[in-house]
Amino acid sequence: MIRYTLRQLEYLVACAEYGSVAKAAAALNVSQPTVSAAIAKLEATFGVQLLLRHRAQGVSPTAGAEAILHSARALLAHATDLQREATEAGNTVAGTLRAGSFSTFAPVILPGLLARLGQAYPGISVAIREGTQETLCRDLQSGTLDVALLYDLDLPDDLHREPLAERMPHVALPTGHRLAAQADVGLADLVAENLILLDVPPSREYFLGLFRAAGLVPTLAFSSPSLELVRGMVGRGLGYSILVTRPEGDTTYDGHALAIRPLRDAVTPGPIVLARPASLRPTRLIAAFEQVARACLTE
Amino acid sequence: MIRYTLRQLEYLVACAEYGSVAKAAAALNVSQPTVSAAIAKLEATFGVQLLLRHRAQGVSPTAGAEAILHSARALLAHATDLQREATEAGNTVAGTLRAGSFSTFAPVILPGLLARLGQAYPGISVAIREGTQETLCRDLQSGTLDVALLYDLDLPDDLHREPLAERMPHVALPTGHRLAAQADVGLADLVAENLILLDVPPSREYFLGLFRAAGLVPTLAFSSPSLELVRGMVGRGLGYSILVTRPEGDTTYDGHALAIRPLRDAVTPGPIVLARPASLRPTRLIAAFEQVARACLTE
DNA sequence: TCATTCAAATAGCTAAAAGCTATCCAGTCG
DNA sequence: CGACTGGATAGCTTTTAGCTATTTGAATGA
Repeated sequence: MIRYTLRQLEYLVACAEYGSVAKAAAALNVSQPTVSAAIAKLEATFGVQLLLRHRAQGVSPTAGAEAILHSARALLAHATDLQREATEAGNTVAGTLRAGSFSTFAPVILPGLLARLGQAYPGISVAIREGTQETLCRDLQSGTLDVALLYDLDLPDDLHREPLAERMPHVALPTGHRLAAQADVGLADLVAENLILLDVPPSREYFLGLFRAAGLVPTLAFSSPSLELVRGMVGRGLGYSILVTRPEGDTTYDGHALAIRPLRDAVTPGPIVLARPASLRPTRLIAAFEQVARACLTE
Repeated sequence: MIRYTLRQLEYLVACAEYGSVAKAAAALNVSQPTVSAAIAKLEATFGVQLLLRHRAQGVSPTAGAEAILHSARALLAHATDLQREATEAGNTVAGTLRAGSFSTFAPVILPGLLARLGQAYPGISVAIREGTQETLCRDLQSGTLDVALLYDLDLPDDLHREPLAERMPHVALPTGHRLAAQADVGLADLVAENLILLDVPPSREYFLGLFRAAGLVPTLAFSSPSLELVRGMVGRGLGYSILVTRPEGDTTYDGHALAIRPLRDAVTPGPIVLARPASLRPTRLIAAFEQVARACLTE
C-alpha cells in the first residue's frame, strides 16, 4: 500500500528546486503552511528528515532526500505522461479501435471504409474481427469489441444501434435463367424455382421472412453459410438466391457471371447498423469510425 | 498539475485484475462504494470511460483503459519502489555519507575508521572532505556535510556535538634537545624555548590558551597551518611544539625522529567530537558512523 | 414465472485530510 | 536595535475519502 501522495512529492521537488518553502508554495499557487505541512507529513511517513531548515534562508535537501528527489522527479514525469495519455485517450482520434463486422459484408465494405479512415486520421489502427451476429454481439457486450457492423435484426437491447444504411435484397440468377430476361423479379415468380439459401443468422431468417410476409413458401434446394459458395452454386445453374450483399462485378469465384435483378415486391430492406455497447460512452475515435462508416455506406 | 491520485490507480488496476469492483474492494480492504466512487472520479477527470459494467457479472476494461492500465501498473511499481527506497533511506545503514574532518586528524584517524566502517557495513560509501573548523562548520550548517570530526572549540550552537574522545596535548622536541632527557615537560620549562606554533583555528587558540591558563607567555619563533611542516621544523631543531595529533612513528616527512613527551601540568585536554546539524535527526547511517568513530577513538 | 442472488450505483452521512488566514518565532541585515 | 525573511504553529473551513444502508438491473434457478 502506498502511503504518500503524488502531490506531496510535487511539493517536495518544488521545495528542493526553489530552495525555499515559501517560493515553492508561490510557484504552486498554494499557501506556505500547506507546503510546510505536506513536507512534514512526508517526513513522518518515510521516517527520514528530508529538508534542512536554515532559519531565515530557506531549506536544502538532506543526503537522504537527494536520492528520493531523483526518483521523485522520474515518478512525477511518469505520472504526468500517464495523465496526458489518459486525457488524450478519449479526446483525440488515435489509438487502436477493435471493430467487428458481420462476415458477409466485411470484404465488400471494410476495404473502402478503412482506406478512407486511414486517410482522414493517419496514425490510428483498427483491429478487425469477422464473425456471426451472435459472436460479435457477445464480444461487444464483453467489451472485447468496441464497435461492429451488423444487421439490425434480433440485436440485444444493451447494444446501441447507429443506423448506417438500408440495403434492398436482390435476386441472383444464373445468366441463362428464364427470369433473367425480366427487368425485375417477383417473389411469386420464384417459389417454384430452387432456392439456394444463405444460411447464416440473421440473414436466413430475414430472407425466409420476405416470403412469409408475402404468404409464400420457397422451394429450398441448397443452403450454406458461405456467401461465395451460394453465389458459386447459383452461377453453376443450381438455382437462384436472394441476397443483400452484392460484390462488385457480379462474377463468382469460379468465373461464372450472375444476373442480378431487383425484387419487384415492396419488401423491408436490410438495415445495416454500427452497434456498440449502450453502456459505453463513445470516444472520439469511435465517433470518427461511425462518421466515416456512414459516409461510405450512404453514397 | 496532476489531477488523479495513486490510490485511484491502485483501485482501477485491482478492478481490472479481479474483473469486479466488489472483489477488488475486498482485496483492498475497503468498501465496494469506495472503489466505485474512485473509478467514477478517475473517469470524470480523464474524460474517458474506463470500465464496462456488466450488470450482474462484474466489469471489464474498455479499449482506452487497456492502454492506461499498462502505464498505471508501471507507475504503481515505480511508486512502490520509491516508497521502499525512501523508507529504507533512514532505517538501514546504506547509501552515501558525506563526512568532514578537521585537517590535522584526517590522515591519522580516518583510514582506520573507514576500514572498520566498511567491514561492519559493507556496501556503504563515504565522501570525505577535509577542511578548517570554519569551512566544515559552514558545510554542516548548509547541509553539504552530514557529519564532521572537529575539536569542540568555538563550535556554533546549532551544531550537535557528540563527544568521542579527549586527547592530551604533548610536547614535540628535537631528539637532541635537553628537555628530551626528562620523562615529562612542564610549561614553565618551555617558555624560554622557541615555540613552533601550529597556526590553524581552533588549535592555535587552544595551545596558546594552555600557556595563558598557567600565567605564562611562550616565545613564538615560527608558525604554520601545516602539521607536517611544524613537525619537520621541530625535527630540524628549530624549536619545540605542542600538539595533540600524534602520527604513528614520531618521524618527520624528511626523516628526523621526534622526542614526544607528556606535559607535566594538569591541562585541559583537546576534546574531539563528531558534529552534525542540530536540526538534522540522525539516520541509521549517521548513527553507525558515530558508533564506529567512538570505538576507534576510545581504544 | 417469479423469487433469489449477484454486482454495481446511489444516497446520506462521518471523519480525515488538505487547504486557508493569522500569528509566532528564529535568524539576518541595514 | 528594529525591520525583514522564512518556516512553524494554531485554529478554522472546505473538500474528499470513506463508511453503511439501500436501490437497481440482470442473471439464475426452482
